[in-house]
Amino acid sequence: MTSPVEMDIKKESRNYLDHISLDCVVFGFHSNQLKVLVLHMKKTGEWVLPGGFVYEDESIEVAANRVLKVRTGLDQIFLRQFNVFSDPQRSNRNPTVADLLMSGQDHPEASWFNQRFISVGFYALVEYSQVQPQPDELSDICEWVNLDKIGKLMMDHNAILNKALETLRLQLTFQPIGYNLLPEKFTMSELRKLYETIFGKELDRRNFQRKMLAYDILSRLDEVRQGVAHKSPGLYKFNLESYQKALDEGLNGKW
Amino acid sequence: MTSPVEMDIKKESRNYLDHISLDCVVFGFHSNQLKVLVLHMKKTGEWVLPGGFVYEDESIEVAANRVLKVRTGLDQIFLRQFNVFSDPQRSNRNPTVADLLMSGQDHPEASWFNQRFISVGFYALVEYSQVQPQPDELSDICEWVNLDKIGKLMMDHNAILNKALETLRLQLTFQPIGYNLLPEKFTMSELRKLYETIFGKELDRRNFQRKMLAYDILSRLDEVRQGVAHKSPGLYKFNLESYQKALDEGLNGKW
DNA sequence: GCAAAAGTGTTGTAGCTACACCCATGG
DNA sequence: CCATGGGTGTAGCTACAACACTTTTGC
Repeated sequence: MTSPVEMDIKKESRNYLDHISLDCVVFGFHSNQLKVLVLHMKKTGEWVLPGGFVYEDESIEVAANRVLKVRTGLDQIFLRQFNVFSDPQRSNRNPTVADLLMSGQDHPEASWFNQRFISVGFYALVEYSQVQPQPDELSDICEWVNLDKIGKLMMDHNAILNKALETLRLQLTFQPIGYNLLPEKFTMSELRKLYETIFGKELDRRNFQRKMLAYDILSRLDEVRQGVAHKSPGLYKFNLESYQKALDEGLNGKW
Repeated sequence: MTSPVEMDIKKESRNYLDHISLDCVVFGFHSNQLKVLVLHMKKTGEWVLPGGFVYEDESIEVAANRVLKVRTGLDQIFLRQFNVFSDPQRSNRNPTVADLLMSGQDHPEASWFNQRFISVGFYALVEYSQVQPQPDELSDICEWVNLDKIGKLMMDHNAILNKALETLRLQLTFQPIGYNLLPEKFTMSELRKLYETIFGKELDRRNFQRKMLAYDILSRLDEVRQGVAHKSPGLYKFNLESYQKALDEGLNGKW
């Protein structure tokens, strides 16, 4: 399940839709590591993906953006829905959702959380350094965790994470990725390390550079990274126009 | 929205979940045409995609399979969810859903249909000749319509159809398609015509054959199609084992 | 025999892999 | 001056598009 942004549902003038939640796999990249944003629940000590519910007057995309704005401080995040998780048993475990979230079963909202939720999975790509992780009322920690250090998550959140990662890898083979994960200016090595991390394997330094440049989505700047050991690498930025075009039309596979 | 399989919701021992529906874009292939299964509503004369609702104790995939079993007579259909449609205004039009579905506003279930629905879009690939289209209580026609003959559909169903088609085309570039759309035995021309129809452009007859055979998902049979003009074409069938492998691992784009 | 479709062969090219090689920089 | 990473060049291979050519069948 999800960590609601506001707990006082009934006091809000806007109501949440029953049965529908969303969960976000927020990817960031730092020191050559792919990281995921997770929350640590106060009461049970379980780790969960950031998530939330949908107001009666908003689309699920707007809801996901709203949730992530609170959790990261960022607006207009790169967000893609990738799967709906609807196993009837997914929110039906011991301890129950309400047990985990509420301070006691006598809490008036406990039964609301005990309903069955169908969750729409989103993945988000964000620039690590721009994010200010914010826990909510139910959690004491909101932080980046290395992908390979993620342990057992609440409910089916491990399955959600795995499916997001699978989708991200698939996207990477026919769409550009990087604009949302890297700072504005970056070296070719940094971009390559990102690709290597997502794919989980090494790529040839020289061929990667040529292939990437051939896509024609990068602009080489008249700057180099200073203060680094060895030869100063050139800096690049994405050419937003052709980057967007590549997103829309795909990179290879033309038939 | 959707055409419910049963109308007497409250009389059922199983209840539908509020706010959640599903819509299916069912693709078939016949006489070199891509076709879509649509229903014609008795009361308003509008055309709609087959759809339904989710029981409290089933996953959305099971619900979609159940709906299509009633509509086509087929079970275990190739079914993929591709997008969630959640615009708050999508079920909020004139005439309203309840107007269209119920015989009058005084009908006891009218208000249930008037709630906001978030719809999970599925696309299905089926073998045309195996399908027995079945209308429901609210529709007088359930039939195949050529993709290029589809007119205005109810609500946002045209958008759902377009997104399904877009997804299908994308899938086609890196996954095999055909097993679910063609009869067991088929000629290379028939398979090529299917690809040409989905892509909406002609493909080189000779290169297509080589490329397809190189994928190693076809078995050439010791049979030819008889009674056809000109040279008898050889028949093929899919090699299910490698076909499934290609589905899982993808065909090209390796990095 | 001839038109039309099936089936196989060939050639040029683009893109990729796998390297070798040189360059720039910090220690 | 040397270790390390940055940048460019190139040979060989593979995949594929764009064809020519041959084979088979119905009329």
